[in-house]
Amino acid sequence: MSGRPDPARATSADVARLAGVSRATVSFVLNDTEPGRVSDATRARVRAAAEQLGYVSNAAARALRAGRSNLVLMPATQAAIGRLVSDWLDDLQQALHEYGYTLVLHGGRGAGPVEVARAWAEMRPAAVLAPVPGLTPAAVELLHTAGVRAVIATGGEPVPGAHTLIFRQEELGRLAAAHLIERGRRRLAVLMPGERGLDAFAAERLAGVRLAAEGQGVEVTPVPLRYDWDDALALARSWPGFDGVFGYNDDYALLLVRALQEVGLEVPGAVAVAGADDLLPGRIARPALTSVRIDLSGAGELAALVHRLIEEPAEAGVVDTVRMQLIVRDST
Amino acid sequence: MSGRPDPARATSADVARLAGVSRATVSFVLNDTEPGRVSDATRARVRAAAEQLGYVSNAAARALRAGRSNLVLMPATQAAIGRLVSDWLDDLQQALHEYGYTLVLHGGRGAGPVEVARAWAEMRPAAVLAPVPGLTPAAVELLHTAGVRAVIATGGEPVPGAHTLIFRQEELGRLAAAHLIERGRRRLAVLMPGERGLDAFAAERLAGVRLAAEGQGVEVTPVPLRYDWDDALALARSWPGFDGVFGYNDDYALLLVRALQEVGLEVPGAVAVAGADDLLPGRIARPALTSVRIDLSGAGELAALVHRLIEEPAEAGVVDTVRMQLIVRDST
DNA sequence: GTGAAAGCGCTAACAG
DNA sequence: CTGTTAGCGCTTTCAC
Repeated sequence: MSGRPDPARATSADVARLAGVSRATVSFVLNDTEPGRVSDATRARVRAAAEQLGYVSNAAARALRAGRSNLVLMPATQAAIGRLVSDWLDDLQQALHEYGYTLVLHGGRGAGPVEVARAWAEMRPAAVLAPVPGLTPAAVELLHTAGVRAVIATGGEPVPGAHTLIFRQEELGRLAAAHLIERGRRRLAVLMPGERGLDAFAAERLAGVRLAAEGQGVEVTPVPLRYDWDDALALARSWPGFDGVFGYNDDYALLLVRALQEVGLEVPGAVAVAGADDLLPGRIARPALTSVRIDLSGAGELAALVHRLIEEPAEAGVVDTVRMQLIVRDST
Repeated sequence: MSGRPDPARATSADVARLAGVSRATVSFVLNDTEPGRVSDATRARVRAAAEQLGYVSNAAARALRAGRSNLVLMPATQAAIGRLVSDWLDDLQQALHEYGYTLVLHGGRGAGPVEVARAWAEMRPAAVLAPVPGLTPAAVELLHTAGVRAVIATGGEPVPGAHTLIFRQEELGRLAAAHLIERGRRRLAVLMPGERGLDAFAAERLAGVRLAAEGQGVEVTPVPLRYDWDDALALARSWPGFDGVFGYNDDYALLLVRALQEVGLEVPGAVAVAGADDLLPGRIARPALTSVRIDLSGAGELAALVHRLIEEPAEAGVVDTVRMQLIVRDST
């Protein structure tokens, strides 16, 4: 029982017919291209006709004609990372909008990086912005071949063929671990979240901890932890005597802190715990959580970079904007 | 406009040429339509040619041809709401993918609902899924006129012209407030977050609290609170003697609890506080936070509904899947 | 100041 | 079993 008949979706040809002009004129008027070309009277007629018909332009047709869409794609998993990131995304979206682009979070969950990249490439986005683990050289190659102008990776190491926004996940681990070691901790645990999409970041942060520990006579152990109270409690109950913890981020760190407290292990007395992201819950926790602050400002600059790369594709380059800073509080 | 020659993006015509077949055959092979129509040998040749050229189909062309895209659009602001929602989105994305749809979080920040709806309509999505405040009747009308098959609203009241997924924000407030009142609280505060995108929800939740308070001799006061420690502290310092609080959600509730504790106001002794969402931080807080649990299960069912509505548009209907449940803990 | 017309890449009748 | 072909709606050159 198809409820409503497909209403005749108005096309620019319909608008042209109603306004008594050609489709070309409609295009000129509605896009404000070639300013003084169409007379004011005609413009008004066209506008009125479009209004009357409820005309909405067809992005697919425009994209087909232009050879690319005005979409800027990011993986949606990014959004799930936390408040820090989602607030920043909002700024980025705003900034891109001012250049005429539409930020789209694409939930491309596929078998592997290349499958995901293919799904993205099909949309012929103007730009793709993604963390390194997803942008393998093959994926970058595929995107370029499909005509994506700007491929921007965020990660620790420059990605061949792509512009890279350096964001050293390792640095998070390194800063926190160096601090823990300086505080005299010698048996470090690194929480490894089991949650989707986080494993790649966790591995890099762990590498940073290892870097800081190197040659210091410090033992580093990755410890899996799901974001789940029972899991945390089980871990705390069979605590293997680590005296320092880097908690992946504030969420996981706080979870562990509470579990340790629950089983009578003092923080920071028995165990010092540091997180990352410097979010509000950590700041107001007791003890207040030592954390690594990530300065994700510069959404405007990033939007400008994206625009520049789209306009004139350049050789792969490297931009370094993300600043990090250790914030020492009571948990270490 | 383009400064450099675009790399030769392979089209289906290129694949056809290389494989020595027609474009139609390429289409049949790569889409697996009409099985048994093309010989195995030809299929293999086509596949090899596509592979060799790095062929990626063009979604815009397909959408233009099909009259609609395979996109399911949601406002991206939804993603920023919290872990509860973003986890659920991940499930939804997965479920939709199995039907061949692509979930896209669209950061359409525009002047008003109609402008945003227009931006969505341009993409000719198969379906749009959005909370009621954004889907005014005019916006729904616009989407339908543009040919969007399934328009699904989530909110407390059925939206004319759209399928509505009933999600009574008020119920959150009502459940929490009824509980507070039962506990003997008579001067209730309702936290009203100032953050972007949350005000509409906050207003509905407040309405729910008012509903519960009606005729009970209970005073209800909306209290603005930004998600910010200083703001919370200032509020706590000049606490106007409320004895019960509904905190919008767990995040804001926890923030206030900490601020109240900081200024020596006992929770729940002096002030009882309830939140919503039943997230982990509230469960492990001290005192553990009373909350309203929202059961957002059914991503699979929703995906099925979306698919059904796209396949055969039906009269606007109402679906009621979201269950809510008060979880009483120590903070009240 | 305005219109005609050529495609962009794809799918699906229809012909062979 | 495979090919030919007609558009989907839009922009933009070129001609009037």
